[in-house]
Formats: sequence, structure tokens, C-alpha cells
Amino acid sequence: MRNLIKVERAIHNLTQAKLAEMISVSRQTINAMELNKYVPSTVLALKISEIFKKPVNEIFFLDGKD
Amino acid sequence: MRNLIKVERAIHNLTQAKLAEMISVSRQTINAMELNKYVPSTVLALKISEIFKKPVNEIFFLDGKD
DNA sequence: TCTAAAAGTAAAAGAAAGATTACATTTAAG
DNA sequence: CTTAAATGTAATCTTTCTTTTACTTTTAGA
Repeated sequence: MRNLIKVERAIHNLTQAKLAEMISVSRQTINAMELNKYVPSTVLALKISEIFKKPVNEIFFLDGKD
Repeated sequence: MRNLIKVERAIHNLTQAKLAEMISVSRQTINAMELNKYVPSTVLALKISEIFKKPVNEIFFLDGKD
């Protein structure tokens, strides 16, 4: 899976730390997500969708490895 | 978090076992998801979204506990 | 250039997802 | 009513997410 969190963060002018705080996770979790180190839970995806006001499907995408 | 997997399964006439097979998880995983026993990964949410041809946001919803 | 904020990285530990096996209960169809 | 399919449930185990702590590297601004 890949995601556009870094892009959305740029659009909304948010640091990893600020975004992390907004969805109640650690900064490392945001960082690891952006670097595709792991797959986040659906709750996190929904919270990010809410913050960026975009559907989950426009932020997260399945790729070959899924 | 809550979800409408059971409803979508009914619409598409799929058993838990069939859906499980389609997204390569165990039947118990589908069952537990429907009963809100745990939060699935975003990859699973995207696969379910694909199968039911509906956005993740129309199948999975944040609730008070999130 | 110097500094501070931001981002990357990593190890260890805890929490939760998901598999597996197995059995009980419910539902639908004959 | 009987039977088989479907669903619910539970225990144990493995894998993966997520936190915490801490350090390094990069980037932007004074």
C-alpha cells in the first residue's frame, strides 16, 4: 500500500508532529506511515481522511504488494 | 469504529467464508470485523472497498470510541 | 553560518491484528 | 423435524502495529 500523507501535509501545512498530535499517535508513527514502513489501522486512515477532508480512497491506495 | 460489512455482504450475496477467501483472510477475521471485535488494517479496508465498489468512508465509520 | 525546527532512523517493549483449530449455535431448505 | 450451511465464539500463537526513548541528519531562517 502507498499513501499521499506527505503531500496532504504539505497542502495543509502541517508538520509530522502536529498531525501526530491531531490524531493521537506518536510522531514516529506518522513518519513510518509516510515511509511505508507499515500499514496503519483503518481508524487512523479515517482520522486522516477527516483531517484532510478527503476520502480514504484518495489518500491510501493498494499496490502490487497487496 | 463501526462498519457495514454485513449489510454489503447481504447486498452482494456473499457468505463470510466467501468474502474471507476473496480478500485472503480467515473466516474468523471477517466474523470478528463484523462484530467489531477489532479494527482491520487499511489494506483490508481498501480490499473490501474494491469488492463492494464503495468508498472506504461509506463502509467504515468512526464512532465515539475513536 | 549558526541555530532550531523538522524529519529520518533504530531498538526494545507492549498492544492489537490476524491465523489456526475446534466446537457450539443459528438459520434455511428439504 | 433433520440436516447441512452459515455464523458465533474461544484459546493459543504468530505477526505486525504503535509507543517510547534517543540519537542523527536535513532543512529553513536569522
